[in-house]
Amino acid sequence: MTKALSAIRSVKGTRDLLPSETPLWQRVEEEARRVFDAYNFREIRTPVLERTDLFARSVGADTDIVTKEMYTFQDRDEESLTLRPEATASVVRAYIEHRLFNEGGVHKLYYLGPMFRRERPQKGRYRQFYQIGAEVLGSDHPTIDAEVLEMLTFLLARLGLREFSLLINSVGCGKCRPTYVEVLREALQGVKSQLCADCQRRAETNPLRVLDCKVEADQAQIARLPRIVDYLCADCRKHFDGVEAELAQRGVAYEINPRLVRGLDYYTRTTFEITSSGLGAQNALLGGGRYDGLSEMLGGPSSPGFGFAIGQDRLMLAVEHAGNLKGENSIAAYVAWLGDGAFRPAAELARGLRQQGWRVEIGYEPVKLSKSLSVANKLHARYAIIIGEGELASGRYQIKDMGTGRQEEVEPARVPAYLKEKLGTGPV
RNA sequence: GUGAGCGUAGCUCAGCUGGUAGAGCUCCAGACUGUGGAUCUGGAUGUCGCGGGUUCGAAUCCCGUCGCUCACCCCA
Repeated sequence: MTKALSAIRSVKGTRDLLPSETPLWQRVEEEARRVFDAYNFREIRTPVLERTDLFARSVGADTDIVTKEMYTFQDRDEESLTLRPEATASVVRAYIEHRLFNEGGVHKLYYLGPMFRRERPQKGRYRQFYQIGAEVLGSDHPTIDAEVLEMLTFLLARLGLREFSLLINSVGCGKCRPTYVEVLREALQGVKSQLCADCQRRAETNPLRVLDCKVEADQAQIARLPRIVDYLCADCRKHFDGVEAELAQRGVAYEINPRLVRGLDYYTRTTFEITSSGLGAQNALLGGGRYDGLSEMLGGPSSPGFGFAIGQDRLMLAVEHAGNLKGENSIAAYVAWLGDGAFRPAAELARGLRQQGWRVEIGYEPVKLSKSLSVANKLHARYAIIIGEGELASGRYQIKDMGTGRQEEVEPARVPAYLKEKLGTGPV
């Protein structure tokens, strides 16, 4: 690594997920797919690259994401393209572009993949980060909100996570939110001088953000500010009550947090977030909400939607912290052969096992048996299959259980059946 | 974009108020020429992030620079 030419390194905020960690990522992704599938969500894959305008119009031209965090460039034909900072806009774009709404009913879609935001990296935050998300398009019924939240808590439970809290709120709609913002702005004028410098600034630029302040000294004042849930219009009120009732029916534990404000412009009514401990300052594991006006903002028909995005990088931190789920890093068998005559039969055995789906490794060079077993041990092999002159002569291979150290003799043809019996139905 | 901390072996780090590098782990080999994980013995690897300055002498002090980390902002 230390040569005259400095080695090229990965781009700031991006990282390599090495084989030591990908098994756990795969486990988490499998679990998510399984749960989404059970709730009848179908996968959608959209491009990583989109027209810049898509995000300006959906996420909001004045948001931090659009004003300073996007990876945007001019394509050769001078079109402005952007590496997606999130996927909801893309999913809705695809929904409109392919006229999925004409099929009637509700569309339940999920996705997973990398997103890009040019922020300063820190714990749980990267410039290329991964999201697992889902969207329900075509209905504004509160049951949808509740069902998705139920699904999320189920998924987290499946991942062995216990310490998390579901926070929900309603941010109203285009009718009632402006009224609230005015009320809030006025209330802030009265107490502004007692708040932190950041909040004094936010009181002018983005009053809703004050609610999200984490400065301890400000909390007392913030707690006394007007709450948006008290200013909802009749329709929004009814919707929020419906969500609450459904959550209660389903036994989903939640907490109303009137200060939960999401940063993307397209949210309406229900917003939510699940936080977890052990994630550093970025304690939001996932977030989402309703976006009933997004389709129209993107030039589609009026079509309500509800969705969420899980920060997979943060989810992985939480899963590791909980320690209840682990990735598979063992192999079923290591074929240890010794003596030139043993290689051919050993390779044949390995080929047979592999083609039946067993994860198998075999040494490529003649080495001492102790070395082979040492390698088998390092690879976390469940069994070592020993093939040498004696075994070839007797027609029975030694199969050593690497956990107990016990050995049995097994005829070559019976090895697959032996592994199946010992390791269960499926290949490792 | 702002702030703070840190950059010494593959990894985790030690190296006091300057005298030109060490430990543990890992790795390799052997003890044990057909039996791993334990133990013991031996061995390998560093432009001490980079550049400059102070000094007889710098890993150590100073300046700059790059990188990483954490936090702010904001979000997943």
